[in-house]
Amino acid sequence: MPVPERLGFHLKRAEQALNAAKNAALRPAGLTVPQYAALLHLAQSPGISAAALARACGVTPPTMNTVLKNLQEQGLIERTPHEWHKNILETRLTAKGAQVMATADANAVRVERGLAGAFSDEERETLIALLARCVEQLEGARSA
Amino acid sequence: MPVPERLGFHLKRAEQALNAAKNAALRPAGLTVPQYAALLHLAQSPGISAAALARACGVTPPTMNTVLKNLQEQGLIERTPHEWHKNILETRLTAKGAQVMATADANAVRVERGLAGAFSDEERETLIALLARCVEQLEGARSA
DNA sequence: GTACGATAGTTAGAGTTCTAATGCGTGTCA
DNA sequence: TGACACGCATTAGAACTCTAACTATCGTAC
Repeated sequence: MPVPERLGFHLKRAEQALNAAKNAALRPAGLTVPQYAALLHLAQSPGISAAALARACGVTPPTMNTVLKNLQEQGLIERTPHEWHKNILETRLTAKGAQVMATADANAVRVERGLAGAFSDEERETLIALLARCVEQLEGARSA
Repeated sequence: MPVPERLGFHLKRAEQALNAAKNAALRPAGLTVPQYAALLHLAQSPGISAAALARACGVTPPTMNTVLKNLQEQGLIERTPHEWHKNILETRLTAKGAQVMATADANAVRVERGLAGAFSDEERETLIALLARCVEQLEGARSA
């Protein structure tokens, strides 16, 4: 099967280009793409557990653990024990984390807007629908 | 900007699902996705240099170096000095490598066919065109 | 009241990926 | 012929990612 006929090839290329662009946009803020993703979900759901955050970001718990460890070393987040459920660590942005997040988000949104600007509303919806179909098929085949 | 409106989110999800599916398909052969990608291009261009292989796979030379090192340790490839250009190492599949590649490719193609089967010819072309537009926009903005 | 299942968190190990920097070899150009 | 630019290969360091395995805690079911 020739490479250019493989949908996976094109999907991978697009995701790599996106990653490269986001990485460049986030570098000034000192964040990596996964770090930014974690902070983004964290800003919208303060106090979320690491496992829930991992699910939201689509990674495994050990992966999120590494990301959070790096963020904590930079002083961007803090993790405190849950009030009564002692096995849960509540994760929250620090003031510094919220500030870094704000500037990083501005740059990330700029990339997203630039990308979105390359399509009409209809094309954008089509692309999202087709990508959703990819996910559906791939995850369906996984369990079958 | 809400997460579900971000094209990047959907792109990432689709690529993750693809990667998970391919990884599961390649596990029986003992290969990772990048290793398979390298072997695939290597099978089509025997004797290619590591740098050229890196470009074909869309990764940096040090990354390809790591992948090749692992493949070499498994005895799937061999690297010999170039005939007259002494700073180039020609990379080739070993017999064992070609055999592993054959079985792995069968599984990988099965995933690709399954994914392709979720779309009509027209949809497939639309998806590829839209993804190409993503790459174009993202790489264009990068240099601007 | 105890045992079990589900969930959260973590550690260990292997692999991929990047940037930055270095050394080597070839070819070109003055 | 000598200097410089270019490309290949490699090393070092940091970060992300996975699977596998383990521990701890809570809630429930017997």
